[in-house]
Amino acid sequence: MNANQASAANMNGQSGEGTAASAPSPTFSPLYQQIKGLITQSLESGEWKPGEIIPSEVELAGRYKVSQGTVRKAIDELAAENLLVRRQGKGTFVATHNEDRAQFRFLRLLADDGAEHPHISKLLECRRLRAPAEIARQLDLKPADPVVQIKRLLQFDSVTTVLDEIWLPGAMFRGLTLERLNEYKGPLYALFEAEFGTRMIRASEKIRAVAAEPAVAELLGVAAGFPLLSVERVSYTYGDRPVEVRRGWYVTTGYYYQNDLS
Amino acid sequence: MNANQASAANMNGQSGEGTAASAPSPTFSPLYQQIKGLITQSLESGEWKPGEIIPSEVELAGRYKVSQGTVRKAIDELAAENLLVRRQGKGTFVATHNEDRAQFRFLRLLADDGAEHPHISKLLECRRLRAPAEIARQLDLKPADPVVQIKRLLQFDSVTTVLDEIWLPGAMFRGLTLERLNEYKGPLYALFEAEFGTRMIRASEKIRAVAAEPAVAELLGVAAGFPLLSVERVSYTYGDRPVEVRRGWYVTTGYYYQNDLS
DNA sequence: TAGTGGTCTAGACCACGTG
DNA sequence: ACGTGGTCTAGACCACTAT
Repeated sequence: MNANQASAANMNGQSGEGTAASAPSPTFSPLYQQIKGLITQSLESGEWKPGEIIPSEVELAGRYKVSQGTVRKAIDELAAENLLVRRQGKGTFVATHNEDRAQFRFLRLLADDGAEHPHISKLLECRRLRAPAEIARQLDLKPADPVVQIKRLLQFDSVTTVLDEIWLPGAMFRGLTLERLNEYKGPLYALFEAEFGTRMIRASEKIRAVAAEPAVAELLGVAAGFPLLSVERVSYTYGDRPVEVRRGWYVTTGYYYQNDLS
Repeated sequence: MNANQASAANMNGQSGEGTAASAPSPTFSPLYQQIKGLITQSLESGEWKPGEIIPSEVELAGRYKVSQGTVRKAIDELAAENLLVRRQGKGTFVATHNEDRAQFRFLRLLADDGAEHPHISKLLECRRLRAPAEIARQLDLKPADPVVQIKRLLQFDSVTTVLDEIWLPGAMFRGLTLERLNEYKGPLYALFEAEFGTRMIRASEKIRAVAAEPAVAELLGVAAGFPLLSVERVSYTYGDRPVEVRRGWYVTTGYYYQNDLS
């Protein structure tokens, strides 16, 4: 579907032989960046859905009227950004939150021995309300716009370890109910991606150590005042649009937050 | 210096026309990976020192007897790993811990308003002792091998915010004294790099929330039991050899640890 | 003007996965 | 055997920096 969105290419004069002309464009954008943009559009529009294969490099090169090498460089960057996944001999696929390591990418909690333990989610509530000022600001909404609030606990080895408080734009997540959440097995982000077409691309976290407030302490089964890791995350989708605010409290006895500086 | 370390290249048969022969090598390593290895060797051996310019791509291509494109791909990866820095029109340079953003790369503490504030270091002590078992294990030393231990405080806006306890291999850091540390202005890693030829390439951190122990609390000017961010870092140099263990306690009131998941 | 990194192309061959 | 991504080459031209 969608016959011809091709060839917004070759806007800067350099084609191998001599297309000549075209001013040295004061705002220079490499061809492969333009191709990258076109591919991103197709991802965002849903032309290629998560888990699906995208056209081969030669096919895309034909569609965009550029060389394979140029398409290649565009895909290289998108793969580095975790939007695409290359598989030699098979093809290039749209990334998914269902992949093995995608889980750990957004929840970097490891046991003291360094092992990555599985966890289960206990949903506490899911309700719709008007966005508090701070949440509205972070989600780039107007104050009092509708939002969905989810509360849940995560248990590692049957030990309650994480309390999450999640806010989502109400308009983008219609029909999201506690039942719906309970039915679904697997990562939240996989559900968001599959059911609401919203894919988290990147996230930014602010991490602090805080004393557990009574309400939080009780849910986590620790004493009030117990030191907790406070993780405030804002997640972004295509176009760097914020679509989730998540406030987490982690009990870091027996588990730690793993971070690699590279 | 060092005339001919060239052309460990072309071990796999693919040269454009027809060099023929050479078995489909069961252990296949791309040419550009081999070049990357050779460049890394030159960095490690000190042939090109931090801050210096390395030979141009065409020059390296000539030295290694490969095409410029192959050298280019090798350098691309090294630049992505922060070992090299490319500057269009000027050349490619060996990365340094003195660059503007290099600081934030290893100390991601921001003020509540998101601003990156400067800090000053107050050195408490620097002594040599035998490695405790745990430190020896992490530094890949034998138990009771000599190590250097440094303690220091970091103040942000005149507020004591961080206590660091640093362990280094004694053999690698001879002549490192409190005086030496006090003389030096700037990041520790810059000193290590300039004075001891040890460059930190990457680091891995384990982050927890802990209650301040009395001794730590006093140094940081908080009450005992106050929630602190515990950051246990192991830093690695070339060849993924561990060369520093750093245990930090951060007061996260007014400041937070910034982390980006991408 | 000359040199460096950055982009783009076209074509060849290799390694991997599937028929 | 075929198609896909992965590597390598050679050559052209562009953008930036210095002289």
